[in-house]
Amino acid sequence: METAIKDKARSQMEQIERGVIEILPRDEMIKKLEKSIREGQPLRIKLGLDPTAPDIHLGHTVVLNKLRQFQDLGHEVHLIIGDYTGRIGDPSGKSETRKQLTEEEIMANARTYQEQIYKVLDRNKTIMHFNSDWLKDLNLMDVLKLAAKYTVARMMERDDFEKRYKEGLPIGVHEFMYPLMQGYDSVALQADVELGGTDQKFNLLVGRHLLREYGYEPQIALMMPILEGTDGVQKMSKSLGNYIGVSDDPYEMFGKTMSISDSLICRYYELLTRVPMAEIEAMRSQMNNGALNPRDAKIKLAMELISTFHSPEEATQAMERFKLVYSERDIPDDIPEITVSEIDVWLPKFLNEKGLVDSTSEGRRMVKQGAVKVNGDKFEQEDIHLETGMVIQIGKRKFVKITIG
RNA sequence: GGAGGGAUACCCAAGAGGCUAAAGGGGGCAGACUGUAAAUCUGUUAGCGACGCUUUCGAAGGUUCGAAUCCUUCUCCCUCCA
Repeated sequence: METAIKDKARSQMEQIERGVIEILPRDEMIKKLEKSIREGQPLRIKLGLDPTAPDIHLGHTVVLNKLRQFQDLGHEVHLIIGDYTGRIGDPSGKSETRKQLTEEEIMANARTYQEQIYKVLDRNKTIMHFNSDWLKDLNLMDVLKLAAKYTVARMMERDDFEKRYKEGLPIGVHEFMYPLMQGYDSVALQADVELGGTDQKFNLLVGRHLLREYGYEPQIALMMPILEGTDGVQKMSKSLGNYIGVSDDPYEMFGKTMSISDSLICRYYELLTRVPMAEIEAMRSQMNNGALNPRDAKIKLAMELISTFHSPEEATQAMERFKLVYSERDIPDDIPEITVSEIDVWLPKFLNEKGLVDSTSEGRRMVKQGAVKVNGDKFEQEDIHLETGMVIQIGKRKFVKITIG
């Protein structure tokens, strides 16, 4: 009996450890799993969401995938929308103080969040909370008691606080409260495990500390890596423009996936798909010895992702279109059409007016650099005589079909 | 409360009266190449029907033939002292 439990726990642990950076402390995690199996009680897995970014991208889904795995193993997922804490803004990894959000912004973001999250999570096995539910009722005395459970010196251990302090960047006193409030969420939920990116390590451990302080069993901190963006260097983020959004249309998603660095392929498989590790390792060695073209591994990856966030049918369509445009260098058949009344136009201005370039200066640059093609042939003059059915291509990706009307 | 330091384009970062639409790096875009929007190399990266004009170095004024650079006021940030 007891060995069966241990085996089961070990097998769960093996799956849980896929892609994780660190589980603190690891043996306590195993004990919790064993206890959960023995008593038939699911573990309470917590994830806090900061409702600042309305659009989530694949970087966010690394953690969501891990949650999904917990769900598949029969555990209970608790999502906390940080509507209250969102008004402070998590200082983690930030070089400057975040702006505080209004209540309306937060609620709107939270709604968008939920729609996107269930593309990964099982809606029926997910419990949603708003942390204002318990935080708004705390009075000043409660807050002071909470604050007394941690020291300034320990707060300053956190590397981003320390860095900001050293570099002379501002730290608001209220920002010290963020980890405490997040930790208090764990107390309110009596979480068994809290997930987060590596940038959350400090916050997760504060939660662990607070649970103990309030007389509960401390939570386990499970850290997932921060996903690199399509450039392969910097972390995926919307502001850096190196992201793949879960709401990107299938073709966009396909293209962006094809543009990731080769070195990232296996990592994306590991963190973003449910493809078994053994299969991923096989692909890795095949790519190393040249048996597998990295391009094909990327195509499969793109298909996996689009199937998850859209549908398998749309994945196939996107792939076919991509092959047509890039591999066969053909012109796609679903080009946006524009109707024009003037026939002889100055191309830079025309492209600008149709929103294909940002300025006439850029339009001239494109022409000069040989980026403009008309019906598949390079076009290097600035004046153009338009005709119905004419296809103008700017760069690799932008196409437009002309109709005179 | 006092004394110093800082703010430059998408980001980082040089420049300290004209040669500066502003070095360099990153990122973006484009071209060549191919295995793809990968890697590499090269070019380009304020606007304007354009070898000229207009706007741009935290904001507003001023000095000067000429200001990112000098002066005044203001805003924001930091450091040290109390």
